[in-house]
Amino acid sequence: MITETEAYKGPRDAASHAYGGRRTRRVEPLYRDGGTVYVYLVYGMHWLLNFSTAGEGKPEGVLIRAVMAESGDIVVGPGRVTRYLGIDKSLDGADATTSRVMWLEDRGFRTRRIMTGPRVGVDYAGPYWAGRPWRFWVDCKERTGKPSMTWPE
DNA sequence: CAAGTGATTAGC
DNA sequence: CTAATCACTTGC
Repeated sequence: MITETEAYKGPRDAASHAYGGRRTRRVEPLYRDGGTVYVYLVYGMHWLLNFSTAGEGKPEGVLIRAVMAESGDIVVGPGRVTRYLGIDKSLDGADATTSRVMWLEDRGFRTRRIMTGPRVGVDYAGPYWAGRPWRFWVDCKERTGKPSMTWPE
């Protein structure tokens, strides 16, 4: 279960790889229709998982920053998430709406509230964009008991 | 083609 | 606080 995300909101967003309409080979998946997987390498060692969220030609997306593991433990940090899920460049550009390898499911979880705060590691974007509260997470400690998750075969 | 940099993490 | 580490981008 995805427990923390960050939103990257189009060409005007100075923290986005697509800032200024930048459309290089790397960010191309972000420009594709909603549900396209965008995986890229940061700091020479971490793959980061994103999904495009807007229409064809609109570079908006969501970075997956934390997930709940099968064990119920929370895997915190985008680099740790991909390591845990075994995600790398090979998934870049995949269509999560049709792929048999990568997809999203609504498991019907409900949460009391969604916390928000500034995005991480985007100071280079300047105070305004770095200050947008576009990081979202659920406080899993509020959960009552373990989630009853069953995993697809 | 060379050089700078980063949507992070681990370790001191 | 800083090293690790390299794809991607930009500049010459």
